[in-house]
Amino acid sequence: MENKIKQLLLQHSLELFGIEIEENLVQFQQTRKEFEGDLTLVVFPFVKIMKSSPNEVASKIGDFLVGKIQEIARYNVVQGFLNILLTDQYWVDQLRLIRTSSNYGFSEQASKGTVLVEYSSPNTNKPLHLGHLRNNFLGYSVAEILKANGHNVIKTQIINDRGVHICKSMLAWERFSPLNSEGERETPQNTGLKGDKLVGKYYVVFDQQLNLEVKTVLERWESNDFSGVSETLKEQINNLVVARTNSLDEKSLEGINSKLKELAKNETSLMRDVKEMLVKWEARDPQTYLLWTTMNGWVYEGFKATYEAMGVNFDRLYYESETYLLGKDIVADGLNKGVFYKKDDGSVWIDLTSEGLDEKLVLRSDGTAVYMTQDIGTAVDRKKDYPDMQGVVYTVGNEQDYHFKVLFLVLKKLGYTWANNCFHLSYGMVDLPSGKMKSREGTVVDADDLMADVIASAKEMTKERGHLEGMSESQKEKLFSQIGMGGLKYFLLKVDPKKRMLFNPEESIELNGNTGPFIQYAHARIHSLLLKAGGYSDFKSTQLLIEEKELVKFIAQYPEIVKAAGAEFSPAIIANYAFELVKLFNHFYQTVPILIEKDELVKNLRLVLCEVVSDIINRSLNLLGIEAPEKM
RNA sequence: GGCUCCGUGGCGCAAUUGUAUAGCGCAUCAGAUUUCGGCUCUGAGGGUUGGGGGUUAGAAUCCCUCCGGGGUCACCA
Repeated sequence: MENKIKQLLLQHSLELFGIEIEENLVQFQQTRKEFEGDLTLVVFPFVKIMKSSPNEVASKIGDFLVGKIQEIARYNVVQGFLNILLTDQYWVDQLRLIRTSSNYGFSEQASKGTVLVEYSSPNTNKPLHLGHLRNNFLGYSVAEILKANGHNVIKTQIINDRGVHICKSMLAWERFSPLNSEGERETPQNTGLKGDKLVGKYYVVFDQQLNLEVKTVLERWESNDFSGVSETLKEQINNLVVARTNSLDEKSLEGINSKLKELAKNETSLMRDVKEMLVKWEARDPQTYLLWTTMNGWVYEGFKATYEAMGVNFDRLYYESETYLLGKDIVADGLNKGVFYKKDDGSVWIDLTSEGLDEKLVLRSDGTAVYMTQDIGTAVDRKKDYPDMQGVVYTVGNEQDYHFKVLFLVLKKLGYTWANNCFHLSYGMVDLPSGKMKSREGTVVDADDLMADVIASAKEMTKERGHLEGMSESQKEKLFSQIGMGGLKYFLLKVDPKKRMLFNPEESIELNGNTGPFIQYAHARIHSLLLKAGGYSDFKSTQLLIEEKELVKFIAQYPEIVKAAGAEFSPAIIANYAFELVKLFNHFYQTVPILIEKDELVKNLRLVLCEVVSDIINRSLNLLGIEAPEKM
């Protein structure tokens, strides 16, 4: 309708305004609910051209439109806003149209080109935590939203399965795991621990042992025992000690102490051994490699269970161990093209100062790859795997904003046009009411524990108030998980991703207010209503109640909402729409009788409305990765 | 310090391609419902959108500046 009016105004702009007008002068907005109307045209832009009062201009346009478009019933003018009222017949026809279109609001599948969505991307030395939940839910949801917008989506992740941090867990396990009666070290099998938890445990053990050794090294230095310490390091230490005796304020004292600690760390046997282990790994030493594959295998088993509970999945996995060497050829190529330059020591850089950024290293002086090299390589590699790839969405925390800014710029400079469609889906940290999550202070919320908690609370509440009769135990368990996870996902997704957010465990599974279960409940209730109604066929109405019309109008916006969510990579837009829809529906449901309506045709119209609303709720929740149970 | 993101009722959030009286949830208070699932609905109180200045017919939104908070500035990933 908006388009129709716009075209009409453009066609007749000469007779109306005296000159040809530009398309962007025709601006619409939603009519405020205190005024009568379904659509509002802002007339200020025309006032300037016509040099008459806003009201006159609006009336002229209003009269013109009423004459030309039969679906327009009448109009009114308030302070330069032209409120247009459409006929009830128009809205009834819209409803009919919506009901008959399959997958209403969604674009045709795979009509738009391939996009990769990367998310999760864990390290294999620690279990997943609350932050990963936000990441996974976001990535999964954005992938679903892009699919709904017609893209062919490949869900992917890059698993950080190598490096010093991985070796730390390996070394700690090898060295500190107790032996059981059979002489075996701890395994998931003989301890019953989840694999990722077991490996994470040894990562912590490593840190503890390292701190002990750091302490003894520092004590040795304090007592002037510098055996085995190089001359240059000794000088560094002495300088720091002198600076410490001279400094008065606490802050610089703290800084000096942490520097000393850093130096001591590098002098521990543990760190030396870990580095040695990494070198061995890179040389593919069979024993080290076996240890690595074994322990990573445990972690993958653990992650598999966590992903299953989360309800997310992936189409294609990339492993850092396979990609960390990639990108060197591309760097060499870029060097030839003059995109990069080489410093005297052989390291390769890119100069981004003209873009307002810094110089950035892309290859070490010893020729080894850095993070950036790998990411360039992986991106190009993916294009090889998916030749029709148009872009990549990277779901990564906002601490890496700068990295991705540089990465996209480098790819562009290298001449990859798809780099223009790359997007860093950057999200803020999840805070707890108790403050920041810190692994050292044990305030990290484990993903498995949290999901279990939330499901347990859902169980409590549903048992009290739910409709569980006739359900088997496994059906009940499934329902509790749908409600608990629905609450958790909705809570994490309803907020604008780039904002830092506060996680409130109790509120997330609340059944009232702006929550997932509130929306699920509305869906379940409609389902039971439709069951009770039995069949229904044709509907008709010449006059809509205000509650009915409001609902149809809101439903009519759905395609726009799906598009906007896709364009902005924002599940929050879907979440907020679903909540508004449910509130509007609840109001309708409360005030308008449905099953007891005597006029069959009117009753059927209301039932169709219910059906369409339930379908939209269901598919909106699915876009968020949330299931909509039929009973709860 | 440079760059960057954020700042909206007590709390948590929406509106940020400018537009009418800044919306919503929680909490608080007052009400409705013999009827389709009371996990419902209606209403009230609560705001100079961090401060100041500017652009505009019109600013939470754009520009400048200051204040507060986060992130980042490694031959780590």
